Amino acid sequence: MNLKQLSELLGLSQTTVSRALNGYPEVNEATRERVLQAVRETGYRPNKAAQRLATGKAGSIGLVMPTAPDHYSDVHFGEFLTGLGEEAVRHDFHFVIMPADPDDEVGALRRLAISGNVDALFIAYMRGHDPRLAMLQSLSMPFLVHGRSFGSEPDYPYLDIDNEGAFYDAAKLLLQLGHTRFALLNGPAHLDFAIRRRSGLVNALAERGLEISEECMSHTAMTDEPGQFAMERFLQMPERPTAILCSSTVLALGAIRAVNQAGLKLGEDISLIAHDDVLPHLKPENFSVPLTTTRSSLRAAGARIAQRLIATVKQETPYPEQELWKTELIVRASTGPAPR
Amino acid sequence: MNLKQLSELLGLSQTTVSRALNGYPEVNEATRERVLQAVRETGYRPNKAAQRLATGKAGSIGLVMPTAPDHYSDVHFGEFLTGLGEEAVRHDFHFVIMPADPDDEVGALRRLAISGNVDALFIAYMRGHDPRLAMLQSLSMPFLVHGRSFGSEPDYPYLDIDNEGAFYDAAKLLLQLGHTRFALLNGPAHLDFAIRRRSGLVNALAERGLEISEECMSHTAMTDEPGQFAMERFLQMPERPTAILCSSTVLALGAIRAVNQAGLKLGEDISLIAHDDVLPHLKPENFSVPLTTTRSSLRAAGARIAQRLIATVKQETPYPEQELWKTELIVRASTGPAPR
DNA sequence: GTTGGCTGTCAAAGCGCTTTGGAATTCGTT
DNA sequence: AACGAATTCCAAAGCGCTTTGACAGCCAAC
Repeated sequence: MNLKQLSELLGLSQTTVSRALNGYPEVNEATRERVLQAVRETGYRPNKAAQRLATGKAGSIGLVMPTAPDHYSDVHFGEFLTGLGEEAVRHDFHFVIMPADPDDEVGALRRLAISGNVDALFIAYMRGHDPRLAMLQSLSMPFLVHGRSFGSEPDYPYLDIDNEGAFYDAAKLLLQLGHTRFALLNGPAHLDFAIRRRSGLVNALAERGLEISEECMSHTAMTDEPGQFAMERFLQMPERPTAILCSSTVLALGAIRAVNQAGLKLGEDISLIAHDDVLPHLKPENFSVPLTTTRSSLRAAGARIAQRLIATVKQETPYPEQELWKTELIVRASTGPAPR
Repeated sequence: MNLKQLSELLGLSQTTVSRALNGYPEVNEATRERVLQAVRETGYRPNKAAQRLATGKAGSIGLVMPTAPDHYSDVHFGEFLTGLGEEAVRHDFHFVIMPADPDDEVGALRRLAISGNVDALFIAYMRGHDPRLAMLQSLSMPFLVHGRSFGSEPDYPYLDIDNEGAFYDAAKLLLQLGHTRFALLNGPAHLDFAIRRRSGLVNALAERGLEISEECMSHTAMTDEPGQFAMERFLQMPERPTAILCSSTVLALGAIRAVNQAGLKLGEDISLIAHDDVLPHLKPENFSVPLTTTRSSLRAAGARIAQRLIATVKQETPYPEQELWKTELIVRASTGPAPR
């Protein structure tokens, strides 16, 4: 069943049917309803290839998926993708994903762009001075960045959360509770969000004239085990930290295991605040001691990015080019006054 | 630059240029060379949408990516995708990936198929009696399965490795070395490969009149930490096993940590054979005690699947519909005679 | 009663490629 | 010299959609 057949069936021209389907105003509501009804009955679906040829839009957004072990392959990325995906499906868009070795991300990105299979690009896991930005800007294809690139002028469209603010606020809370010995369980050191979170913590401490030493900051993959190991190390220090900031609830999972194994009490001996990406299988309120968190839904970010990117492709009213989401600080039981 | 312009530039018809480009025989070699030269100079690239409309082929293969935490989000899947991707790029194909909640895989698969964006589908992580098979067979779209579905008639195109044979052989080797107490570190129990590997081990033992108890078999996500935990449990058993079969080098990583921490010597107190998916960052020969492994490259499997799928779409000489790859048993230092 | 502006519809022209069905040229055979 | 077969090329017809430009029909306004 194609447009021609459908229009013959209805005794209308292809033009009218097409317009009825695409929401153009110059078609009688009664006619439109008749068309829609026929579509329902016949199960007509417009041919994507023809649409694509006629409009010049592929109806898809592209992304390069680095296949490094500690990189994309974590829960966080999956969660984010789900958000992107749900929103894309809603608009009848799809993804084209190009898996690539991490050392050839730029090349993969370029190939994806010139392949003609995508209308727009999306990139994530920004690093400081990320080389992909220059490349993207030279490409004359819409793109959107999740995160930012520390050190570059932010003259590109992005969606980011206020990582620095989040960790600054979290540190402030712990300072108010009287803590002075801090530790940080962070993500990979080269990633932008890790840099900013660290800096948020460092700044908050500096305001009180405090410092944090390198040994008290770990930069690891965002899974539970490295969290546990790092925490074990912290706990063995002569002056062990009492206040822990943690870049993910997944890291926290490991960290808390270490705390328990050391026979310490979370919220009493050790206070911990984790950043909560709102992973469905890991809710901070379900921890044996509910976790104080800074919260921002990763899935929502994915959905929003899809939304903006799709709107850009469709040339609809442009969304703000740059968005910075505040995080929520939610106090639960894992934080308490500093032990004396 | 489009075909029309290019052909005018060359003083040829569009037909001839198109044929020269697509390798048709009825064009003079000299002419073809002239065309190719012009393509190089002008940087002409055929418009994908037009090609797609004219041929009816989208030039893409689709796959559903479940975004469950312990499922696809592991290194193995990334490695496999890289293989798929490399091969696809070589043929100028691309992927369309639909992220989906694991409870809606079948629906997502159907939506992907009717979206008209893909020519063929690929599915992995087969389970016993996998519901996706029936769905795919009703779809009249080419598909290929990585693995098999235990319990269903294998009347569908697949590529699988001989999981049962691999673990049978591995167990045999350990039996010959005099081991009698076995343990298995396996992947998730519902996945086909895990079922078969287990059965390979069980069969080899049965031939010697040996049995393995449930406590000696762990089924976990394929990451290092569950490997370590399971191994720790094994080592605390009163009659602790001396021969370990392990479904992945990643699991082995954790297991060996447990062995070391218990002060035991790999290859002496404990013999271990792991299945090696040839992950580039985790080579069995680089373990402090080089690992005896059953080997089969996951990346190669990905590439082969892409190759077959693409050939099917292009209607080239059909590859064999079903392939079962043997694994290589490679003996290194992690296996030794049973301690007495 | 003519003009002008809306409404709702249509025919036809692309979009850029592949492919069919010749046609022109060359070559080997009789 | 003549003829059929290769060889090499071409014009034109799709593929199924969107979009342009035009045109009836209708009503209100002058």
